[in-house]
Amino acid sequence: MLKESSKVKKENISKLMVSFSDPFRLEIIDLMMDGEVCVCDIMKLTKLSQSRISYHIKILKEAGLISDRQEGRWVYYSLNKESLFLIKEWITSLTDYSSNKKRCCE
Amino acid sequence: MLKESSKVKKENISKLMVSFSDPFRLEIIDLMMDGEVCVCDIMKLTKLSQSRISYHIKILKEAGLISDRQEGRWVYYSLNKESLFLIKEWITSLTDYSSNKKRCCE
DNA sequence: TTGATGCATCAAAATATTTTGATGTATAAT
DNA sequence: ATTATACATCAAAATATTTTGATGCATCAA
Repeated sequence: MLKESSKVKKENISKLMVSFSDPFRLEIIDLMMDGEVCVCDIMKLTKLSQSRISYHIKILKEAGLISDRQEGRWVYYSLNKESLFLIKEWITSLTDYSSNKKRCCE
Repeated sequence: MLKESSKVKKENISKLMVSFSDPFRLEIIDLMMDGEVCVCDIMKLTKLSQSRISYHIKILKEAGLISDRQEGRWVYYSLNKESLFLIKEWITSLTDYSSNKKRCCE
């Protein structure tokens, strides 16, 4: 039960980490620090092509890192704070380890 | 000056994120939660081949996520807490944005 | 000094991700 | 109705990452 839920969490983390692993996605994420942006904003600010941006947006969305909101012809994207907290929690759990040195291979 | 140092930081973050982006590396990282491990430990615990593990270890090391310590024939690897804090800081900076909605494309 | 162990490194093959350019769909303006 | 805008999606090509199996290099034990 507990193990099951932690497995789900791990897969979430994995997808989130992959979504962070491209420099252009990091750029896009950075743009979202100040609030919502649409694809056309990103185009102007990064000089990436439209389909290329859509591709990266899709990865971010499927990882659960960003949310979208349509308004007429525009789609506004913004960071999903819950996901960011999830990652922070996971990283915190890594730093919490007890640094007791173990003997190797026994 | 400030901009320069934040650029360096961004590249660090980028490499760290890439190092997190593989499921087998996440597994290896997880094993290091409880302290130091050597390649032979990882081999036993994950059933990955030796060279495969060495490859992933190299990525983690070059990203600055792990440190190594040789002792005789064994090399012990452990998580680098500083890097973990760096990531946490960066993610925190993302969640700190003011969610004021902007008009698009103007 | 010979042989075994623990790990790194390498080149080739396998696989995955990213980019590009074209096309599609919905909304909105004329 | 027609046209333009904002964005998504697709297949093919380009590129990057990962895996494999072989080989190399220390360290250690016999």
